[in-house]
Amino acid sequence: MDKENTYYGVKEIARRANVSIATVDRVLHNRSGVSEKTKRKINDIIKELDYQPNILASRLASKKIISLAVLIPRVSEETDFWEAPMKGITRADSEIKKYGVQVTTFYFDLNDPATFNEQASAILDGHFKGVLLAPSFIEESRKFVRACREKKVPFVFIDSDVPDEDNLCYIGPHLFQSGYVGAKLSTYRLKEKHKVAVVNISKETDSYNYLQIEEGFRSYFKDHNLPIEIIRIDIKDTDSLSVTRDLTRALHQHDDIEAIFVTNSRVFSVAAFLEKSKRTDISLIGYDYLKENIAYLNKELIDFLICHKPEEQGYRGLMALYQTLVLGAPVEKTHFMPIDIVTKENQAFYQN
Amino acid sequence: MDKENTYYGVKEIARRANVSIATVDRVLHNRSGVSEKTKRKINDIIKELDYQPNILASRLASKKIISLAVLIPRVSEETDFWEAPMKGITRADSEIKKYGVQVTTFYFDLNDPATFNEQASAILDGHFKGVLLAPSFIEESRKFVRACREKKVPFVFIDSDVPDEDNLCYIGPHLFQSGYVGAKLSTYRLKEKHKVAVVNISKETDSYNYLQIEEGFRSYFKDHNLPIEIIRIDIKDTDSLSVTRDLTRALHQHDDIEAIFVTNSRVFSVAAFLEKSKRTDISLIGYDYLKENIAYLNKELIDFLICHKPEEQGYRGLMALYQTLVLGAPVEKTHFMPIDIVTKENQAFYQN
DNA sequence: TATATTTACGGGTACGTACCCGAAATCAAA
DNA sequence: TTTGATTTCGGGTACGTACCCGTAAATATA
Repeated sequence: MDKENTYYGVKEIARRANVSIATVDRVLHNRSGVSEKTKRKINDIIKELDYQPNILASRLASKKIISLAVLIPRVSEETDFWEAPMKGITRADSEIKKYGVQVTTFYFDLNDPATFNEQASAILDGHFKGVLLAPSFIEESRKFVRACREKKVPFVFIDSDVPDEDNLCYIGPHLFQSGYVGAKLSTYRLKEKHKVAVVNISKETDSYNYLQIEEGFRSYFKDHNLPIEIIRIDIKDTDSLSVTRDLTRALHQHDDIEAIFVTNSRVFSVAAFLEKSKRTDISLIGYDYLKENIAYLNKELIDFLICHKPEEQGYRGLMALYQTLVLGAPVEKTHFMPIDIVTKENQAFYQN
Repeated sequence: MDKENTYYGVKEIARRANVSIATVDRVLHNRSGVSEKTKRKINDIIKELDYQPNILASRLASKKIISLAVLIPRVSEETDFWEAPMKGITRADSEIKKYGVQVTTFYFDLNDPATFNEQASAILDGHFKGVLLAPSFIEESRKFVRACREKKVPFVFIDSDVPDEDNLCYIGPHLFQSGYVGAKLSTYRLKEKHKVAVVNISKETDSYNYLQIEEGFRSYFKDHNLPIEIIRIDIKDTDSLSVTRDLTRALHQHDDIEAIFVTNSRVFSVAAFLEKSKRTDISLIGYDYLKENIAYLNKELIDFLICHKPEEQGYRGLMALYQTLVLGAPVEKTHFMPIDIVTKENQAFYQN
C-alpha cells in the first residue's frame, strides 16, 4: 500500500554525479555557478534517467508566483454580461492562489479597440506567465496573441474563438451551432409571412464571431428547406437611439418580419424598441442572461434567450492555464459550452 | 514576486486551538485519539477559516498510493482495437505513477458478459479509488457502476456512454453524430438503386451504443430527404462463418444494396466477405484503425474508416481520474472525441 | 607572494502535510 | 495506593524540490 521507490529524483542524480543536490538544481534551472564539465555530466545523467521533476514538490518549494493576466471587456452601463465570467475568474482565483497563482485583470472598452490595444501591450510589458482573453476584436487579438506566442506565453480564448492561432484552448460556445439553435427558436411563432431578421448590434460588424452565428442561423433554414427570407440588419452604433433609428427603418422597409434574432446580448435594446413601438407580434430571440434581458423575457417581449454558461467560461479558462502551468497536466484544445435555452418559464432556475 | 502569506494551513489551526499539528491532522482525517472536546474546537476553527488543504503538499507527504482500476475488453484474435486505448492508459500510468497512482487493468471477453461480471466484482473487492471502464455491456455496466457509486468510487466511461449514470465523465465519440457522418460517407458512391445496409456485428444487438449510431445514421437521410431504403442486418455471432452466412442471405434478399455501413470495428469481416464474393461494387464504411481494416482500406474494399482517437480516450480517461483524485481539479463531464475520417489516401498519416 | 575577486559547489532549511513514536494524562483494576 | 491499560496528545522527521548562505578553490590583481 506504500509508494514504490523506483522513482529517481534530484537526489539520485546528485549521488550519481558526485555533486550536491544544489548543484543539480542549478543545472536543472540553468542558473550560473556550475562548471561546464560538471554541467555536462549532470545533463547526461538527467537524460539517461529521463528525469521528470515532481511538479507537486516543485510548486510547493517554489517561492515564485505564477502571474496570469486576464483581458476582458469592462462591465459597462450598456451591458453587464462580463460580470458572469468575472465571477468565474474570481472563483478560480481564490481556489488556486494558494498554489502561487496571482491573477491580474485588465479591462477594455467594447466600443473602443484602442483600449484593447493599450491593455494588451500593458500585459506584454508586465511579464505574465499566461493570458486569458476574450478576443472581441479579431485583428487586434491576432496581433496580441502572436506577440504572446513569440514570448512563449500560453493564452486561452473565452466567449469566442479565433481560428488558427496556436491557443492553449478555447472555452466557449460552438458559434455555428448556437446560431442554428437560434434559427430553430425563431421559427417557434412563425406563421405565414416568412420573413425573419438577423440583427447584429456591434461596432465590429464582420467579426468571425458574428459570421459563424449567422452561418449557423442560415444553415438551419437551408437544411430544413424553409423558404424563408432572411433580412440582415447591421447596427454599428450600440446606443438606444441608433438602434431605434435603424430598426424603424428596417421594419418600415420589411413590414412583414415575424421574428428577430439578435446575435449578441444587446437584445434588450431591441426589446425596448419593440415595446415602445408596440410590436409584440414579433418573436424575439437573443443572447445572455442579463438583468435587462430577463426583465423583457418576463414581459414576454423576448421569447428565448440563449446562454453559454459565461461564469463557467471564466472559471474553466483560468483553470486551464493553472493546469498547464502549475500542474503540468494536459488540456483539451476545445471546450464547447452548453447552448442553453432560457425562457420565461425556466429562467428562475437557470444556472448562469 | 513571492507568494503571499494570507493562506491559513494546519499550522494556523493548531496555533489557534492550542494543540499540535499532529492533532489537527488527526481531526482532518478523522483518525482516533482525539477527545470530543478538542475535536469540536478544531472543527470549529476549520470551518471558521474555511480551511482548504494544500493538495500538492498532501500528496507529496502521503505515503499512500491511489489505486485505480481499468476494465476494458481483452485484445483478442478477432480484434486488436483495444490495443490503442491500452497504449494511452499505459502512457498516462507512466506519467502519474510518481504521484502515487497505481493502475491495475482487468480484461473481459467481448463475447462473454459473464467475464465482465467476474472482473467487475474483482474490482469491487479490491478497494480501488477510481475506475475507468468501457461499458460494452450496458446492463452489466449499470449494475457495476451503481455498486461503485455506493462505495463512492468515481468512474469514467470511455468508448461508449451509459446515459444517466452518475459518472465522473465520458470520453468518447458523439455516437449519434458519428452515425450521421457514416451516413454521409455511405452516399459517396451511391448511384440509383438507393438501398444501403447498416450492419451490426455484435453479441449485444440492442446496445445503447448501437442504437445511437443507427439513429444518427438514419437521421442523415431523413434530414436530407433522401428516399433511401435502409436495411438493418443484425449478426449476432462474430465469427467469419456467421458473418458470411448472414450477409449472403441478406444480399440475396436485397440484391440492390449499394453501400454497407458497419457500426463497429468488425468491418474487416464484411470486407473479407465482399472480397470473396467479388462484390467490389458495394461501398463499405466502418470503424477503427485496425491493421486488418487498413489492409482492406488499401485494397479499396473499404472506402472509409471512422476513428475516434482510441489512444487518447485511454489516456484522457485515466488523467480525468488523476485530476479529481490527486489534483482535486474539476473535470468536464463530457469529452467528445473527434470523428476522424480515414481513407486510403490519408491513412498513412493518421494519428490513432 | 600576498591580497582581492570570482567561480564552483555543499550544507541546510523551508514549503504544507502525513504519520511514526514516545510520553503524559487519565482511567481501570488490583 | 500501586500497577497496568488506555486515551490523548506533541515532537519530529519525511516527501522532493527550491534556494539562501557560507566557504573552499581557482583566478586575477597588487
